[in-house]
Amino acid sequence: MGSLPGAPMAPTGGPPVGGPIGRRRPTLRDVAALAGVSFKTVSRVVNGEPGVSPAVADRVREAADQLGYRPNAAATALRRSDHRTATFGVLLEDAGNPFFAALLRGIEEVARGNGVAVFTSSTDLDVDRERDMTAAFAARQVDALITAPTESDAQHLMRALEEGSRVVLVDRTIDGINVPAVLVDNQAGARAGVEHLLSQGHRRIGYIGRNPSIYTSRGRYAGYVEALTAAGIEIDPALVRREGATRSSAHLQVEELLDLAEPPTALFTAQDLITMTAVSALQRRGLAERVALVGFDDFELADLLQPGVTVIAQDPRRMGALAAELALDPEGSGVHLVATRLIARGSGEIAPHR
Amino acid sequence: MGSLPGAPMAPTGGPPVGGPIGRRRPTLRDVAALAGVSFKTVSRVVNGEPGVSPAVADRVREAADQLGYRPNAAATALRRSDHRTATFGVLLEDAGNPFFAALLRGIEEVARGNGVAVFTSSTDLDVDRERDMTAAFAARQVDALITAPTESDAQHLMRALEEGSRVVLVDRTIDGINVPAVLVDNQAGARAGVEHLLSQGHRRIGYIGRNPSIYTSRGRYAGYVEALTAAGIEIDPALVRREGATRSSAHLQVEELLDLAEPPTALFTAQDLITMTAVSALQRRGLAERVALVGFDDFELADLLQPGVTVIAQDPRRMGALAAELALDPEGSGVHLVATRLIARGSGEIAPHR
DNA sequence: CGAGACCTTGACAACGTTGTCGTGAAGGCT
DNA sequence: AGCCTTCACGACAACGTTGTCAAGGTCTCG
Repeated sequence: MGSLPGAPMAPTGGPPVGGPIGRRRPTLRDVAALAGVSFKTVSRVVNGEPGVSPAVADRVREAADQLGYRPNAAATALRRSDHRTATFGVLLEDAGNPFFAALLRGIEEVARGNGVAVFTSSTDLDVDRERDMTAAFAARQVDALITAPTESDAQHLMRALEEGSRVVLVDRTIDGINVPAVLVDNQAGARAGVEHLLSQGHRRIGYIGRNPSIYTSRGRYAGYVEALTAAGIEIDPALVRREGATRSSAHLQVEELLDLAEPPTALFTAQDLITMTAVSALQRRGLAERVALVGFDDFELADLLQPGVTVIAQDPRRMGALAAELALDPEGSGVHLVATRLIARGSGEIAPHR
Repeated sequence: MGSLPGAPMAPTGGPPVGGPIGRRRPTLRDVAALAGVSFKTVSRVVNGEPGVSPAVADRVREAADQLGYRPNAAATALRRSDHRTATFGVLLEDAGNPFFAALLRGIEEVARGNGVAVFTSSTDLDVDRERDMTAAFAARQVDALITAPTESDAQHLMRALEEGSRVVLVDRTIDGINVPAVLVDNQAGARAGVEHLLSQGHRRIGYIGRNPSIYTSRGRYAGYVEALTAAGIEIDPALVRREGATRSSAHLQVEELLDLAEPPTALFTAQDLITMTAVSALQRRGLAERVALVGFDDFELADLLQPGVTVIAQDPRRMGALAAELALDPEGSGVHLVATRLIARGSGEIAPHR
């Protein structure tokens, strides 16, 4: 990377630059002086409070426009009795993961529509980071904290609640705290996926998921167990891998399953990144058309792979929007479930091979 | 989606939820009272200012811990002479697009390391939204606004500058404003991609890009033109499509190019989503192995498609990190270029077919 | 032993806003 | 006409913090 210092950019049409650092932001008092009223009257006009004659209000608005007045958010937050800041904090595992990215967009959209600004941060499952950012958001007095919590404990969330922020859980929940949540029925979704494989005649179905400490992982594994049990198939521990946290380790798990003396004829992968990794491993072995695969989470290009990848799709954008609505509504409460749906694209419809 | 109002969440070990609104947050004065000092002394301890005896400082810290004191960010922002809020605003086209998502993560990472919280918003190229969010961030006195600006004009950014926020441009720049920027040499990158196709013997190379109003689109198209011109090939307007903004329209453009009497033997697609769409269209026609393809932007799974997709890769995470560093450094300035690199995966190495 | 320097601490204003209350004028009613 | 209400507006405190300054104590040094 090179650094081309101070490229002389044309000051094309730039306004009369008085000097970037300089002009103090106009305040209520400045507007008041220009309009010839008290600053409290300006405050009333700006906030649309009653008790100002139309003539004066017009004069004030004109003065405000002329000076380019904008309320100081910090002062407002400090003074307001309800402590509203029109700000949300969003704390997810990884804004780079498409699932969470879409979820964030859902939140953003609803927030923007309501004049709310959104703080974001990714935790990468790091508990300390989660705590730090929760604290940072709470210190900034967010109206609501929307979070996909790691297990850890609810302490920091309780604290945020005490300090006046609403808390809304999304994607994951946690014991010991009673707040609104937007979840997916992971168990039902996973069960549907595994049942889909069973219905193709598969009996040896491998499971690759993330660490059981993650809420969603537990539900999805439970769905796997439930489906097999209902079909009268005993769980073979050799076929179950629950540590596919990172890509490289997921890759390893797939390899190990395929290397078994009696390898699975189908795989159920419990998260998007794991599914992608599984596709990669299967392709490398030339088994993509022989070993069936169903993954939890839909992802971009799943339909363009050979074969297309059958998935249990969630609707993260909707989940985010719903969470934001719950965050906005002081009466919002309860657990809201967003449905999953199976999208068959080929990989899940491969018959058992030996 | 169903809404299960009070799904009986286990109140496992939940503390006596007295009600979200309750305990007032402790202030400097509360800590001072407990420690038996003046609130100014507490302020000094909290901010690590000198002039407090170790004994007193310890006592204060103890009291602060006991009460769980946390500074009120609004009051600090209001009072500080430098107006620092330890807050950035990030305004990108779409946090759901993997390129911008990665860029955001790069920003987040550096910001978090410096105790800075990050506001995010997506514009979807909507100029009004861009202006609104710039205003919203400026009103919250962000220390810096990191943005990938649409063309519109620099007015709102000038305004943000005047109000004391630093402005850093990323991915795109704009005339009429002199601020630090992190960019990519789009022209050189695109030229390298097209030259790669030329070196395979292609002479009819289609171009599908976004609207020229987008900064990156102009540079990439210029690179295409430059490469062809240097090879002594005249630009055939029939092979150039510069309106592939949305997926559906991009799909259409690809179809149209392939339907030409003399269709291109290779395609250069100027953005990740367009590339994905092109892959989809080519696959549908069974031409994925016959028509060469090079795309700008790397993306997930590009290596698992058949054939793998050859791309000009950027490093968005690094771009974000760099932008955040520029935002942090009051002396930061200049245009910083981040290199692109060609990743050959197969699709770009297909020889011309007729 | 006294003067000056330094160190620790506290009092108080100020940041820009909202909330509360007071005041004077206008208007309605008997 | 006189009284009470309503209306429009202003004065001022308060939010929780930082910046400035002054007060008092201790230490150093001649």
